[in-house]
Amino acid sequence: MKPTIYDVAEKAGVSIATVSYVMNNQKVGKKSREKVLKAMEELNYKPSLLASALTGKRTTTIGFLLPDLANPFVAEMARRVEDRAHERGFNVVICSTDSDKEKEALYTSLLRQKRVDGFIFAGDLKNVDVVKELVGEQTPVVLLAVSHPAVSVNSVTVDDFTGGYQVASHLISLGHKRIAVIAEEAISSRERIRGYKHALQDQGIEIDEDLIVTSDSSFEDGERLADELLNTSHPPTAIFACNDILAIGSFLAARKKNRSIPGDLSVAGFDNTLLSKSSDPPLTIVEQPIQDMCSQAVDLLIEEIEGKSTRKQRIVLLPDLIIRQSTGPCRF
Amino acid sequence: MKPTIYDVAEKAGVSIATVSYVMNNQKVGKKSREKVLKAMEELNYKPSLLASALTGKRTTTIGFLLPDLANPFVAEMARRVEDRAHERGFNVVICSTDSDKEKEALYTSLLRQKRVDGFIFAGDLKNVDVVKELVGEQTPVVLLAVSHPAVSVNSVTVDDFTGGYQVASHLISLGHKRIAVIAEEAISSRERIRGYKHALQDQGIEIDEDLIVTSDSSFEDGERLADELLNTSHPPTAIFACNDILAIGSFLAARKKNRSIPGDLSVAGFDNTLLSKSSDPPLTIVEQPIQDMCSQAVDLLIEEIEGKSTRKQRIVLLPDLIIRQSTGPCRF
DNA sequence: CTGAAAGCGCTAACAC
DNA sequence: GTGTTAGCGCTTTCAG
Repeated sequence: MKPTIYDVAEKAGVSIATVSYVMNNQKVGKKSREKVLKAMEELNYKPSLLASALTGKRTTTIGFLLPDLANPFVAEMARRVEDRAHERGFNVVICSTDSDKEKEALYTSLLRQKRVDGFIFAGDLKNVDVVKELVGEQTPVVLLAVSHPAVSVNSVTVDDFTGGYQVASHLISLGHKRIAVIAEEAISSRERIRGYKHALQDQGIEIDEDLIVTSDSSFEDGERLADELLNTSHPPTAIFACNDILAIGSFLAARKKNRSIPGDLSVAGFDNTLLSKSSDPPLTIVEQPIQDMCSQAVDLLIEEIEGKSTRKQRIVLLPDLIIRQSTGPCRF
Repeated sequence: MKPTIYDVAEKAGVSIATVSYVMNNQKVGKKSREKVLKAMEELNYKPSLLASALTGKRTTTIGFLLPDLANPFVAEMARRVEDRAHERGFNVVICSTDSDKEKEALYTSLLRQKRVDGFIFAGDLKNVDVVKELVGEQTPVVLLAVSHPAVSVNSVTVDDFTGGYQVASHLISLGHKRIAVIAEEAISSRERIRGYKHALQDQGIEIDEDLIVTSDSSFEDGERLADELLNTSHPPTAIFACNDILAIGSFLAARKKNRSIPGDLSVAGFDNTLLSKSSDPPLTIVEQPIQDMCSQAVDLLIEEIEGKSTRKQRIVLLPDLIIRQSTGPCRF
């Protein structure tokens, strides 16, 4: 069997309390401390974090619920969250919810039974009640890259409205008037669309609701929707895709139709993942400061876990429009 | 405070043992069972998995160590592993090691203290001793998309040798003789290179070691190495990239030099991630059956955790060469 | 069938 | 300073 605190105590000729004290850096006589350290060393003793957590200490584990780890943008967030969490001594258990209410509830419940110290919900949130319940029971929660007016929790987001506004303005400045939007079924997209509409209005361009479509955020669906848009009698000259995957989907549709980008069609995306850097031409996008967002989210959560946090806050970072080669002057 | 088993017992007018029995589906009188169930319901009781694990039950958590979650191929594996694990009632804690010996050791140690039920190591393994130690202490382990002759553990891999052989043969059949390889610093790449060499030899083509280079597996490095290869006096007419990222890096290099693909340069990759489907032209690649590999890995691990497994096994799946448009006849 | 009681490994008063 | 001891919440003999 693995050595326990009793084994160490016995070997060191002290009581288990003393062993516990040295582990937790409490006042202990120099002699005793050394004996204990030596015994731990010799036995290759590793304290059980389970037992320790049972007595009221933290589990130093946080639950991270996200829509889909296979999505590159989400995966990158996960990596950043993980990094920051590790830096601060926490582990992360990741659960992909597929933006499904039941899964959100199920995984949250399970992780609570495992006594995770807190939760981060990223990218989307279908089941607000889950978060409300968590908050009601004083469980630390932070929302990342998504926020919700109905709950009072810490959140870190990018200003989606501004992002949408920036993209639309950029496209308008290039002379585009018929600008389509391929959105995802998520809260963030709604804000981006709002920004987009606002920009059009500011420039006195009429909004055509037929140009705004919603997808399930896959290459295939992006391609299909872009194709449909291009097949209409009065097709758009530019597409604003609400994430990189949908943008690339649009690329595929354009390619099949032999439309050149940005010659025949301008395409802009959102996120700035690997996909946007590797595409041909490179994608004009709104960049989300992933690293920054994730670090802040983790820090916020840990402050709350450690009870140091004062008041709830909503951190909104400003996105950057990065103009690359997928957008160009309107030729029509 | 959260309700405990005592609260339920009291409310139901039975002993905690009885409550425990109904939770574990043991024989309990119908009357008692109903009372207990009712009390649990009313209190919204959720048993602490911590306490339960402390008494010897599983934590139903597995540790998943991988090189880098931000890599699309790795992220997809993570998603598949997570899915399968959830299906089987397990949670997954993910740790990116950056293929670093220290991190591998550190995270493993930490997770053991948290009493995870088993480990999956994916994609790479720098610190074999870590695995050896785990095995020595009867901790269930499986290697995924990587294997190591020095340890006797369950593993699920794709036949890298065959994959390399397939790519090289395909390229040779198109008339290519100078075929470069951009490898990663990982065990799997070595096998792929072996397969590549074997194919060349079988066709009587001389091996030029200068055409085989190693990268750190980023776009930038792939681009840089491809660029260097193309700048030599006797450049390759085809590149075999050991993963999709490096293949796309090669695309970028070719694009900068205005070399068309596959006209001036054929490029083939490995993995079959989103990147290979979205590139222009779509990438010829060796497909790893990710889903299958991951399910089997999780199943193997859980069998071992549940003590049902018989003997250690090494599962080797055969890869498929998928010919798309990035490879074509040699014109030189 | 069900209850009493002894742990699981560690923490934290409370005494000495 | 250091030891004793009572839990943390649950499982599991062992009686009855």
